Amino acid sequence: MKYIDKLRNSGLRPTKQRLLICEVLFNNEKTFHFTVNELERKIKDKINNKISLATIYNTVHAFEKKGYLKQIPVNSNQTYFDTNITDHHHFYNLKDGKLIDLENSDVGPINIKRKIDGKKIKSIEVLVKLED
Amino acid sequence: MKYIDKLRNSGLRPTKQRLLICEVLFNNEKTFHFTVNELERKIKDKINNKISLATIYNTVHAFEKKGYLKQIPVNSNQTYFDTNITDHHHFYNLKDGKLIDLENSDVGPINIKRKIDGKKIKSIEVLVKLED
DNA sequence: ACAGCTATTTAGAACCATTATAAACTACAA
DNA sequence: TTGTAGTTTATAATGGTTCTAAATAGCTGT
Repeated sequence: MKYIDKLRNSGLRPTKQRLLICEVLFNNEKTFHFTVNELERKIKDKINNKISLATIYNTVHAFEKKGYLKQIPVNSNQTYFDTNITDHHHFYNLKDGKLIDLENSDVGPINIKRKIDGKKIKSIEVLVKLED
Repeated sequence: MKYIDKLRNSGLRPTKQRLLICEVLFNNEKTFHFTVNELERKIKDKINNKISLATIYNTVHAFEKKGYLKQIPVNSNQTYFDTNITDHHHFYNLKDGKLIDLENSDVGPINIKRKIDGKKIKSIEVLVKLED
């Protein structure tokens, strides 16, 4: 199966639940943004027997740690995740809380001129807030 | 008094509580980042009689709406605010969750090439995550 | 200064996303 | 097949934030 090796190679056992979540998250034409609640709904739509909410949280966090998902830095009462793990940025529509991908090429190179001793840059994320 | 007019001009009544919170937030050499919990502690340190947590939340949100504070887009279980309301960005130290200001001049101009119909850009915020 | 009105404060309850718990289950190596 | 460590699960607990409704305080007109 498509995702069994991916999981095994990450040291994650390919359980039924994880494989199903992989299907929902990664077997799509396009990447997308989601909250855990939205993901839970998607999973319920896909199957009849449900996956425990705790498992969904565990899996999402495991996948994030392995780099298969990214958290999006936005102030919201819920945490937003992104299946697009390439370097990119986001529009954030303040009116409805929706996120839109901004390709790196739409932003141009960002040059951080200041350095912090003993630290290295892990990521640079731009959030562009939109209003009417 | 220093902050009475500021509040009145914003349509906010200059109550004892709001004036005290102004002192704590705005009467400093340097701007700073804070969570509501940290602000509550600062207020307690400053006076003996306490301000209700609900009032602190109300006030922080009122100040944010008026543009006297900014929320910082970071994924954390608490909301971070900034008394520095100029255009600027942040380093985010993943190890300890601390934020460091990045002046606009340290980042250089950011040119968002893509437009969204009917929307205008309210702010552009860059978060630079740091690791060891 | 006072009355009356509305904004504000307050303690505590409610809310709700997330995390912890601990028992049942399962993948997998030996 | 069997032991064991990893995983799932329902449910409880946690904790930041918001809500509620009653008490209080600022403000305007008289």
